[in-house]
Amino acid sequence: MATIYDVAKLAGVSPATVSRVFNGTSVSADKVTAVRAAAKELNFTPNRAARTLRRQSSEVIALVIPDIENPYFTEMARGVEDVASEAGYSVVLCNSDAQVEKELTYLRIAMAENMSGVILAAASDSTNLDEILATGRPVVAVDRSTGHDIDGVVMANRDAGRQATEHLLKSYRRVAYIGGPEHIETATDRAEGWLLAHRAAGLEAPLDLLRYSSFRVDGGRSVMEELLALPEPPDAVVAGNNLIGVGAIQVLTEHSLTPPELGVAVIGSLPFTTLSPSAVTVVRLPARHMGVMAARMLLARIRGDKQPARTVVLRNEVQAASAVR
Amino acid sequence: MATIYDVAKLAGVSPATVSRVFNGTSVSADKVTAVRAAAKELNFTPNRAARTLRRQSSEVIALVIPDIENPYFTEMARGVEDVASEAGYSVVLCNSDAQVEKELTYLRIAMAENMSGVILAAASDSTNLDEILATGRPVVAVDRSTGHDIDGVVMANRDAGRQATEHLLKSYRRVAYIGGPEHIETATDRAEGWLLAHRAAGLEAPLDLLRYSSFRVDGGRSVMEELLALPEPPDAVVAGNNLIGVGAIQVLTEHSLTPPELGVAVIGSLPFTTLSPSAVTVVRLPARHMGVMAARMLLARIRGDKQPARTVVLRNEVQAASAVR
DNA sequence: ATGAAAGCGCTAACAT
DNA sequence: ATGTTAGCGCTTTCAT
Repeated sequence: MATIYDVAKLAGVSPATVSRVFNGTSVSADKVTAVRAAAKELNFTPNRAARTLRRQSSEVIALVIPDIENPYFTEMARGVEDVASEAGYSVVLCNSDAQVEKELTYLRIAMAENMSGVILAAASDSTNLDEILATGRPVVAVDRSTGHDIDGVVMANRDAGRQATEHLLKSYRRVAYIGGPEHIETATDRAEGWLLAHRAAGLEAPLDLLRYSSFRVDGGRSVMEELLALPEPPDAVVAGNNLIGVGAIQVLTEHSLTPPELGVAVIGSLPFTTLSPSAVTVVRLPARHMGVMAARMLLARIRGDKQPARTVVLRNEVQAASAVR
Repeated sequence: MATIYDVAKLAGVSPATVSRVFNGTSVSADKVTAVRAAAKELNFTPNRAARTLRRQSSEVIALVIPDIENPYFTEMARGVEDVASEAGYSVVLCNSDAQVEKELTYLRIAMAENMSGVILAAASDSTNLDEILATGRPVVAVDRSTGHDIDGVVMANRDAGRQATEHLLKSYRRVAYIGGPEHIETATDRAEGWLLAHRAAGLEAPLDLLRYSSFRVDGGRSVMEELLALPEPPDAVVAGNNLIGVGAIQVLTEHSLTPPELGVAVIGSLPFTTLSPSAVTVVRLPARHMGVMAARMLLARIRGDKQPARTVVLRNEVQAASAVR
């Protein structure tokens, strides 16, 4: 691989001039063309490791998410990527697998690689960011807030839970809730919405039907099985995220209770669904938009924005089932 | 961020010794402990940019895929990641969006960052790897082969197409094929399987039902609509990949032709399906395994393996629908 | 086994 | 506007 010295020699200028050409500082027109020609001939690309070492920062941002196989997060990643690459930044996708240790490893890598910043969908409420924040690198929280005073983009989780539940309460009487892990805010907030919807309707929430599991298909499956085995099973269910929804609907199909036979509302879009849209109520979450906002906030911080930390709350869009039992 | 010099000073040794401790070369036991203690106290992590610059290679591999929102590729990514991180390598996921230019950008970044190697699911048959191969960096092809003499992991695409079609021909008479773009080998190979299955059954393949589109949900949707609008529509369809399958089934559902009313076989697993497994024939593709194999081959090359290039062909597993019309 | 010192390729003072 | 030069933090010869 050619270096800046090779290019300089071929173009008959100093290495510094070559560097200037590639960094947009003032160089006379003729030298610019000479350098560009030489660079092209040698197939020169600036060595990023050297640049990063010198500048103490690289044009790379890390996006750390808990589940790369969840379409919700990949959609978010697309939003981040579009904004970042527009601004000349690359995005490194890191999969923490919902484990705090793996997450910490990736945060350390981000530091050690001098990445410019991090967008983090935290694995847990207790994620510790002291180390990375001490380096002065900006971190933006997405989807879930952290215990730290940093920028964040979340959505109206309580509302989402409430809207989903309200729709079901119009046509059903025993509405269950299957959420993610209890140590994750999005799970508990959405559950609160379920509670509030009952209260607002003047009903007592059936607390025996409030369940926490994992934000995954198998979580939805096992809890749905449990609920159906109850002496007094629910006649409808709110799924706390897209994958739980998939698992719950799978089990219902196996029991010949395909929605709307048993009512289903899902918080999050059903990825690649083959169901009729009229059968299930879906609270669409602005995943892509969330990624876009987070990337914008992070880039602003990288450019030196010093405002106090802000949290943006995005709204959801309900797509109600028309069919009922 | 602490440097090797800070640690050296605190531990009362030279910077070289600190480096040795972190690289596993011979250092006396007492100094090792002193260095480790100092490193821990200062929260030291070796600066990767510096290490990379010096070593001319980083412990990072790039995985370039055409669609990060396709669960097939994220499953593959998990396989790659598991093997790589086991060996101390990080994986950078790059989304080429099926565009050759974006792909080239990422390949250039991989070179400029001195990454150790690349695993590539090429955006097109015509992807040019001359530049990166000239740097001596190993590249392994996955899912799709390239025109270059490099290692590869693919699956038995022709067989997959053939198996899917054979199953449908047992119960249906006019079997269509919806494939991906014609310039991608996996699409044409699977279509060939469709042809062969007809021939093997002593039938003439209905060439008016052979269609190429994109490997995406909307591709499956639009072609399925076209097929249904035909004067003599098909009574069954082979979907060339998972997303095409989703799109086709969506359209069928909307037309009240839910499988097995119209027969469906999908090459690839249906992601997050809520359908009964008995309704659709699925040719399961070994996505994760493919990622695992590719990562192993790449790591071997990175470690200096000089064998001639090999291509591994993985077999598929058919999960036949039991229900028919 | 350990230390001294050079250098990976680049950028940013500083000098001209 | 352009060249000279120091140095980012690390690894790795070469001495000892």
